[in-house]
Amino acid sequence: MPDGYKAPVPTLERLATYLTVLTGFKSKGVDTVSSIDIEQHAGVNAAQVRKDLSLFGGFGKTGVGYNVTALHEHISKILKLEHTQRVLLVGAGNLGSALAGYPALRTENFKIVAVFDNNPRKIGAEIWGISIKDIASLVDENRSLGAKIGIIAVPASWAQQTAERLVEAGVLNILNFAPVVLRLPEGVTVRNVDFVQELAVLSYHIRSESEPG
Amino acid sequence: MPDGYKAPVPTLERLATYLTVLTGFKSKGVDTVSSIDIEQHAGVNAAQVRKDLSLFGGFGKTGVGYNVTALHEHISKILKLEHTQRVLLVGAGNLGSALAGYPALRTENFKIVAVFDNNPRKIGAEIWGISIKDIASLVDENRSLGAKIGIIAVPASWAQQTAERLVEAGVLNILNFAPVVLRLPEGVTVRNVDFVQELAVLSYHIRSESEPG
DNA sequence: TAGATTGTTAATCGATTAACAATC
DNA sequence: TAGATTGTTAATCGATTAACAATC
Repeated sequence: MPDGYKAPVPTLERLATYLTVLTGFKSKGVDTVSSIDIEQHAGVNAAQVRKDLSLFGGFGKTGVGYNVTALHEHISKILKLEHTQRVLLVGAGNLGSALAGYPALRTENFKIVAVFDNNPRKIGAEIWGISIKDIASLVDENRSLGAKIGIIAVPASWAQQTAERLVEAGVLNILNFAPVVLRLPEGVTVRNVDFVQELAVLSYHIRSESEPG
Repeated sequence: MPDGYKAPVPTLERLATYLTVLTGFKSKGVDTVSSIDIEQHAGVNAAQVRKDLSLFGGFGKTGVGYNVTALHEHISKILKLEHTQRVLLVGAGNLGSALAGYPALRTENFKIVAVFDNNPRKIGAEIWGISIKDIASLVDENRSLGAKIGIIAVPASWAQQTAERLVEAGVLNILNFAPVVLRLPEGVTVRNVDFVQELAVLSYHIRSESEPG
C-alpha cells in the first residue's frame, strides 16, 4: 500500500461486508475461515475475496485460511474503524430519527455525536438521548466535536446548503439521503443513498405473469 | 430491445436519476434538454447519458436534444413506473415507519399498500394511515393486493425468513435493509441498502490532518 | 446555411474470474 | 506426506469515455 494509495470503491464495499460476516463468525466462536467460507456468507466469489485482501497484505496462511480475529482487526484498521468514529447527523425528521436510533451503527463503531435541525420546535428536544441543535451552530459545534463524517437527512431542497455547511465544518465525508446530486469541492467524498432509485431498479425487473423464469 | 433483454444495472440506476432530474426540469417549465444539461444535473457524463438512452431507442433529435416530457414518459415506461407501483413493507420499527412516511415514494409513483410486523403490540395500530398487519397474514393479504415489490426493514435475524415469505407471496423484487446476504431462489431480484457499509466506505476516505488535498 | 447535438463505433479503462505455482 | 488453500498472474468480461459522421 503506497502512501496516497486509494483502494477501488467496490473493494471497500466488500471489505465492509467481510467485516460484518467476520463479526458473525467471531460470535459463533469460529477461529479460522477460508475464502470459500467467506464466499458462502458474503456472497462474493472466493477469488475476489483473496484479491481484495491481498491488496492490503497477506493476511492468510497458505493451506490454512484466515484467522477470524486477526482478519477482523486488519479490516477494521483499513476502514479506520478500530476506534469509535464520530458522526454528525443533520435532519431530525422521520428518517433522521430512525438513523439516530439505528443499533447497528453502534455495533460497528460509529457514534452519532450530534443531531442538527432548523426547525425551532425541534431544537432543544432530544432523540435517543442526543439533544437537537440549531443547524446554524453546526460549524461551531464541530470545532470541539471534530467529527469527520456527516449524514444528510434533510429535504432535497436543503441538501446542497447543508452539505456546504458540513464541508465548512471540516466534514469531508458525507452520506447523503436526499435525491440530489451535490456539487462540492474536490476532495470531498459523497455517498448517495436513494430509496426511490433502489425501488425503481427493482420495478424494472418485475416480470409479467407470462414471462418464463 | 429484444424480448428477454435486461439492461445493465448501472444503466438502470442512472435512468432512475435521469427521471428525478427530468421531474425537476418539468416543474421549471423547461421543455428541451441536451445530454450536457443532463450531465450537469445528474452528474453523469454526457456520452454515458446518450448511450444509456440509445439502449432503449432514439428519444432525441439530432442537433436539438430531448423533449423533457416525452423523455420522462419514456423512462417511466422503461422502469414500469407509468402507473402506481404497489409495495409491501415488512417491519414497523423506526426505519420502517420512516419509509412508510417517505414523501418521495409517492411522488415517484410508489405506494406502500401494506405494512407487516410480528409484534402483537403493533399489529392493529396504524402508521401514516396504513394499518399494521400480522406477518403471518402476508401471503394471504398479497393475494388481493398483488404487490410485486417488498421492503425488508426487520432485524437481521429475521430477514431471511421474511424474504422467504415475500417470495412465497409472489414478491420477487426485494429491497433489503438488513445487513445480511439473503439466499433466495433464482429469479428473485434483491437490492441491499446497508447504512453501515456506506459509512465504512466514507470512514476509509478520512484524511489525517497532514495529508495534502 | 452554420451551429448544435444526437446515436454509434471504436478505444480505453477497470473490475471480475479462472488457473495454478507456492507452501503450510 | 497428501490435502488444502493462499497470493498472484493472466484471461475474460463489462462498463465508461472519446470521437465523429449523420442530420436537424
